[in-house]
Amino acid sequence: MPASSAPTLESVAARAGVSRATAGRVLAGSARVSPAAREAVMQAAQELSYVTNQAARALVTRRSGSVALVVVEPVERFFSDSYFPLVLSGAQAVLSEREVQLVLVVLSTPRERERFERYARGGHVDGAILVSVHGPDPLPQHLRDAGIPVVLSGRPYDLASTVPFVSADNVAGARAAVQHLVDRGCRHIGTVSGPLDMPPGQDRLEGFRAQLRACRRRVPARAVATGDFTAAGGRSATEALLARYPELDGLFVANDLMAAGALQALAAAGRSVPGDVRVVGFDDAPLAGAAVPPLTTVRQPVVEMGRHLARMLLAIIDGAEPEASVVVPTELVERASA
Amino acid sequence: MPASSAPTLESVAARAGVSRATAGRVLAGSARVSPAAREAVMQAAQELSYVTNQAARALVTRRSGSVALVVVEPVERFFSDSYFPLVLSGAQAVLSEREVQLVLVVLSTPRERERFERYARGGHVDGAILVSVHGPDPLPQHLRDAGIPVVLSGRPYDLASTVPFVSADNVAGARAAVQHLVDRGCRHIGTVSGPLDMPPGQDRLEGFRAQLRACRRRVPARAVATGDFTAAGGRSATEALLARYPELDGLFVANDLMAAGALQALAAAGRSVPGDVRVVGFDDAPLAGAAVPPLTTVRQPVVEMGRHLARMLLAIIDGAEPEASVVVPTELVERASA
DNA sequence: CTGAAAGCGCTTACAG
DNA sequence: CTGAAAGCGCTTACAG
Repeated sequence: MPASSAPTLESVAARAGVSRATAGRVLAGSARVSPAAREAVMQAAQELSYVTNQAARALVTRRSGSVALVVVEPVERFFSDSYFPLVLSGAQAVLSEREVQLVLVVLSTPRERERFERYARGGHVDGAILVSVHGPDPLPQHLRDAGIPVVLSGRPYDLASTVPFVSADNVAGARAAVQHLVDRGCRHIGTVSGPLDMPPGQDRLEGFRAQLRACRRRVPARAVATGDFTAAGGRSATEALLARYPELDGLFVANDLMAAGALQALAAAGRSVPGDVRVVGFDDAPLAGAAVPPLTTVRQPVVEMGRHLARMLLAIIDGAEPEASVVVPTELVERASA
Repeated sequence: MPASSAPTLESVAARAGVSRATAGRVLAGSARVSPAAREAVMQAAQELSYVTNQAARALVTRRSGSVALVVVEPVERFFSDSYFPLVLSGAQAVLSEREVQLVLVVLSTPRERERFERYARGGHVDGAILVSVHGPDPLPQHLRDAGIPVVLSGRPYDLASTVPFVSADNVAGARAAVQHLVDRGCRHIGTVSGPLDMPPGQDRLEGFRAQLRACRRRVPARAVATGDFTAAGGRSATEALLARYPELDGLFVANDLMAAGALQALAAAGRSVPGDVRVVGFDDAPLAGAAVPPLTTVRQPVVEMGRHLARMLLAIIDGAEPEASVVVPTELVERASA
């Protein structure tokens, strides 16, 4: 809402003694302008503190100059999981270089989803980065059908999806975590998995199984407890695991938040970490370093993933449709817990 | 970026057999329209999946329909502090009810600040909620001078500022924390304060001192260590405190992130919590419940504060200029650490 | 290199 | 209650 007295291109042109068209060309950085005209316009714009009216520009260019980062989650998850702000900061870095504004949208209710679809179709954003889409969600396809460029954070649940995505190598990360426990001499390795309707939950569990198999270890059914990526869920899953698999001496927890809960459960059960049970988390969230003991975990380069997502989206917006998905490597971060 | 074939008000009007003006009135919910016309327009809009072009609307109404939540922080702080997402979710709740879109903006560099000022002056947002402004920052005043409605999260550093704000009662919260330690029998109470260039840091320290004074306790200089609101800072401040004030048996830490660091330092020093040292944090951040032991802390109703901020901003945008600032009460949450 | 002019899609007095 | 028309501020062929 510029003050009603906000300078227009017209007033800049008048002050510079040129036409509106010429003033517009200068401000758009067009080459076909004489140095004298350029000079005059720049100075006039400066003197008037001119900024271009975005609505007017958008009306003719059909570009809003902003893209949405859409988080499909209850707000509680949004703020308890460090993943989101990290993706955001990576995307933000790339977008702000291109003078594209990032709009964060949290979609918790069906009503909010509808509103967002309208918002996007109304031309408010030029594209969307979708984060944390659960199960077989139609949102990505809806947006695409409306002609809105979309990229996904994390591989899509629907394997037939053609929406480009950026994902960490969750399988390899889980394998590295398990191998670390094996290398440390753990004989009875269990896991607290993530929700099995989410690709990261699925993939990390698959990596867990695959690596134990590669080590010629059996995976008893009772060695696997399902969690929900929250601290409370990690705690209760770990309690269940300890009850039915008391010989447990190595634990892979599918994210750090659940691992924090696991540490509580182990402390409550009188098991020392890493003395009695070694624990490896996943994410390298901020709380990993702050935990007691500090968590050994699998780092996924979330900020970098955010950068990738932004670059992919900008490319698609610029018309380079067939952008390839990318899977980025993870890295084991050793701390005290394993 | 609607597909170029996106339906316009014109096409809806044609299909409904009325003028563009009438179609516009129906869609704007105006009362002065015949039921028959209303019916026809609604149906046409439905059939064409019409959504209004925001740029066109904004150009004439001079309203963008969105407001910014501006976080003035390095991105690291943004994602390590749970305060921001909580404010955001509260604000989001209010705004989405009013069909106003929230745009999150993180300002880490001078360049980004400039860009944002241009963005706001360009009419992209109708107002701004400013969070975590440090020291004597001119940004709020700049925006105001440009005619952009602004509200502040947290009381302004500059006491002469007239920008309306919403703040927790940090002084009272700190006093309650100290009183709790006193009630639990602590004799030697220290504190890890926040940065003293930030109002919450200042106010919580003031509350600490005030309450001990009210209890007729002396506050030796060595009982106060200054932190920076990070876990690492909390840890090293606590180490320093233990070194110079070994009789410490009660500790008030000015936020939960630092309290997590304090727990690490105490564990490393072989001090049990709450056996040897009782610890009270501030914020009731998600990690408070996940800590070992779970943290007793002072809850500030951040989500509610976010709601307040959004309501105040909307009121100002709607022309109700002289909106009063509000200070909301805090609440002690007892867990295991004290 | 430059200007006159059309047009983006909406809202809103102004008549009737 | 309804329509014709002006106008929001910009961009962009089209001439020159």
